[in-house]
Amino acid sequence: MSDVAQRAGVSASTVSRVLSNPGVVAEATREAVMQAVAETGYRMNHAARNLRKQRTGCVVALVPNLGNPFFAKILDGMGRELAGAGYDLLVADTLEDSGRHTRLDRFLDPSRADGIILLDGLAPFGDLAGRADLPPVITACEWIEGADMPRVMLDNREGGRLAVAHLRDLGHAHIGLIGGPPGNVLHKARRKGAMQAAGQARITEFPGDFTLQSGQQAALAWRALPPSDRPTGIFAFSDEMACAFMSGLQRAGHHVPRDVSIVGFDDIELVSHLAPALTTIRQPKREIGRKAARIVLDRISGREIPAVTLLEPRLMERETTAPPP
Amino acid sequence: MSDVAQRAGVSASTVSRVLSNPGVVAEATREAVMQAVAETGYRMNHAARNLRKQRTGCVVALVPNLGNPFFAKILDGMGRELAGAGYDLLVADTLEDSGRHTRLDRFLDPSRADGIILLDGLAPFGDLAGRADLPPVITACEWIEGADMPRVMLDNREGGRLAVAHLRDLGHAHIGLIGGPPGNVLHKARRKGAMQAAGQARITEFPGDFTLQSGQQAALAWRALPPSDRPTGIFAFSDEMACAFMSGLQRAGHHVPRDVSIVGFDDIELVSHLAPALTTIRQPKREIGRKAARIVLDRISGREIPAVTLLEPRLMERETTAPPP
DNA sequence: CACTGGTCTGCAATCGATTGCAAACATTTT
DNA sequence: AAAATGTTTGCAATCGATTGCAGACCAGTG
Repeated sequence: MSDVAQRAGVSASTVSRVLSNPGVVAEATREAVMQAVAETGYRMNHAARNLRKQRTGCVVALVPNLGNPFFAKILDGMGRELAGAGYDLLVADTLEDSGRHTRLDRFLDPSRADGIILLDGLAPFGDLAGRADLPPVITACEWIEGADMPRVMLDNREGGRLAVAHLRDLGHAHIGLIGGPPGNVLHKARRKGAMQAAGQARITEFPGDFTLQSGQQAALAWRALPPSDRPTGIFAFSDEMACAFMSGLQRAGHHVPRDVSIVGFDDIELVSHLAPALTTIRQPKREIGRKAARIVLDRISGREIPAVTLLEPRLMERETTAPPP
Repeated sequence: MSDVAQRAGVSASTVSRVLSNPGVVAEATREAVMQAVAETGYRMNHAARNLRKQRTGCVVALVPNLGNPFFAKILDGMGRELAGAGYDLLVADTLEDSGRHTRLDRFLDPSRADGIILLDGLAPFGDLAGRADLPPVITACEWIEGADMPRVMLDNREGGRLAVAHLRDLGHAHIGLIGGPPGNVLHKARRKGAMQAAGQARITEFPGDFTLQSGQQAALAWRALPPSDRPTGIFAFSDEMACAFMSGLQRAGHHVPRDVSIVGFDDIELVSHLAPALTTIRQPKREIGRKAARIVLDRISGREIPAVTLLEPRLMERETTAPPP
């Protein structure tokens, strides 16, 4: 910077002002500086600016599983929104290969990130509500019950309701649920909506954990039931489970949706290109990412933000649902 | 830090040394400092350290499409490797919503990142080979032809060869290729391998761009051919295209693999849970990410690194391939 | 001409760590 | 006992930008 200053015949202070607050500098000076900047190819040093300004220009997203396509889309939305505001997106996995949580306090540090977006409802973050020495933390998609943190997520209850209401409307009187891990907040919310919409219908629950494997398990469990006890309409709490469940049945000779109807959750891109295309509850993933980013940015700049931001789910009616046999 | 120093009755220099180079400090002093650190809950300021050390502790990954599950898995591997070495992973999309490239020079800046992993073969980075004022750049998965940058990727030619050899072994004499964008390096490499393995076989090429949509298009194109001109074995250059192609045929009443055999590329997790499960060429995605990270880290610390690192593809023989009808 | 008020610019301190150098002290050798 | 060597520690400069304060300059006014 002092090179530029020398070349423009001014002090470093003035260069700094031209670059960050051009209004206060006289026209002529400003131009001289700009030219010197161009000539020297000067680029500001971020570490220095950040040190002085006590900020980092980074927002970190803590994801339980970076490899999950669902989160990938959300990160996409976040990245775009943050980039637009001049922030960088740092990502980190909250889980080790072993499945244990990593040391996350590494990121709970105002000198590492200006804000934190937590996408893992099981992260051990319950106790950091009031801590003023931390950068602002919000949760997105998932959230931590009882923790006083702003949240951005889909209206999962409504999503569950939509899915089961759809099956009920088609006439299904026995509905199967392939859920998430029992303690998971998404599981609980979706289940609540599902139960509400179920009304008089009979319900059979299959355990699950959102993964392909558990969908496959559920297919085995379904087939193990006596035919008269098999639910005719299945609501899987994730598209992956829905896919694996469907292929499990198909492979055994069952036909979807003639024999069984299936509704998924998430609407990951691929499922609309299966045969049959999966009926599912759509989460606006990019939008969730964008909104979460918007909200941390607001908090970072001290604006008031809502405690809860709910996005609307949407039923994508495709080819895996039909009236029961 | 000076608080800690005062509390421990030493100078800030000593505290610094205890924290970053404990060996040179006397046992007793070190313990006093450690205790003071614990008592005050002191945490180092990264901006300050980075400024002084002229580094950032970040590596940035530039991805053409963050939402793509394929890249998500790769980032996963990278993140783990980098975290192990104390580096943070910054991610950014190289493409705007519009599909145009973003201003990437924002990241070509030693004060922003210590290293850059480029996953977009079309990024306008051809001219930065020798520039010493930039952090080290390597390419992973894709690469830029003619640019002198270290690369890490699958042996794509061999992948193409494996796929077509498999179809040939099954007896297919007419093979269809669903390719990537014509200029794409992955397309060219895979096509070369495919051609090599094809030998005497007849080849029909369908245009594609790795997306689900183009797989669907290819299905239409295939069906538009007179039955005798339809290839019986299809090699799609991505799993997504393979999926969409397959469902396009299934929806039209064709049976896979009885009527047509299909081989994909990538082995994204979901395709092994379809009915029928997709035969495909596996890319070790996490491994690619890990290796790429390892290599930038090596370059950052000045070690010699190989110009090209090739990983081995593997044929995952599943249920979508069979002898021709 | 002196004075007021406003605009523009520079000085110097600051952000918080790291590190070369030298001083202080301890230990071993002659 | 003096000298040589080795170990620990502190001083002060440094990384590169930002910003409060005050001085310089200018125009307008009485």
